[in-house]
Amino acid sequence: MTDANAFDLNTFLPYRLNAVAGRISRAFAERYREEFGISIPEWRVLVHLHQGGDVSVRDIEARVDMEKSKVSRAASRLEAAGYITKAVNDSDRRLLLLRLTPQGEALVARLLPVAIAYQEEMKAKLGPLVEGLEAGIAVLLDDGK
Amino acid sequence: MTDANAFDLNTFLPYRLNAVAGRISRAFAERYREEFGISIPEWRVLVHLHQGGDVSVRDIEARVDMEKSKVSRAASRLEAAGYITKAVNDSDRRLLLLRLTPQGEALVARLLPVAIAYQEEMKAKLGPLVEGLEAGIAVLLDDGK
DNA sequence: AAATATTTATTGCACATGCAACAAAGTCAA
DNA sequence: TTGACTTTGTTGCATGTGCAATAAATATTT
Repeated sequence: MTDANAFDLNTFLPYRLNAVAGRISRAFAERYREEFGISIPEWRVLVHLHQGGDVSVRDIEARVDMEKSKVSRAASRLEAAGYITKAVNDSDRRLLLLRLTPQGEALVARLLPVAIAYQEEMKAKLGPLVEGLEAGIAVLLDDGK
Repeated sequence: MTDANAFDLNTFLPYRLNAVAGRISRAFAERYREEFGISIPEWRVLVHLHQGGDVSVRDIEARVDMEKSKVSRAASRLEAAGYITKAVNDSDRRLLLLRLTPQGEALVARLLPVAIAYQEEMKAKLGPLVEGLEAGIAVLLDDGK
């Protein structure tokens, strides 16, 4: 009956998951802000454009775990900064056609190595535990379904 | 040389970690908002008060991974709602003495089973993978140090 | 003791966010 | 074709957030 009294936030899985993710994200965001002046939403859009070619806001919303308004605003900032262009998709004029400019491509080329290095740091810290962590994440993200 | 081109956000560990944590947190927050009308910062303060007895803002900041302004505002909302009281600590009048009211205690008594059930759902979904996930999280949180 | 430095909690400010409302474009049905 | 419905992207609004500045209390130094 003291079960409830014994509850400890520091062993509570949702809390711990949130705490790690927050720290990793903050560190990552800080590095990106300092070195490149961009935010995480902006970085996600850039990377998605880089891998996917021409893409609409809707595509990014679906694949990158962001609300459409967040995507829209990130895209506007990137356009203002000269990293992407927005054009109308002529086959469906509701859709935007987001595209990297040469400066955008150049930026991504500089961003990616930093991201990969950051991931490597994480993996190095984890050592053989990476696999377990990734397996757990995969289940929670329902990757299979 | 196509390494950089092959970069895929969906296999990027920091991104995946952030995505899971976000989904878990959103679901958790929604449940708490609907059932009890409180936010995650508020829930953290409540739980910490429940486990720790009388506590200051600073204590919570240190142990619960929240900025002091966030703690302060959560505490003010909880006070307005009648779940906690703020008093001055007489041995050091800079410190607040946060304490659960009877209503606060009653609320926590209702909150905790829901939290524990939620965690159990997660663990059930994970099955034997829980251990790997928890081990990975522990390393990234530097629990040892 | 007096002056200076530090600690604690709150608040003002700028900014990001989610949600709902909206306009424009497209689809579908009759 | 017309009218109702859906989809897409943007924006207004209310709210939450981090950071810096602040006031009050305490600690430290001389």
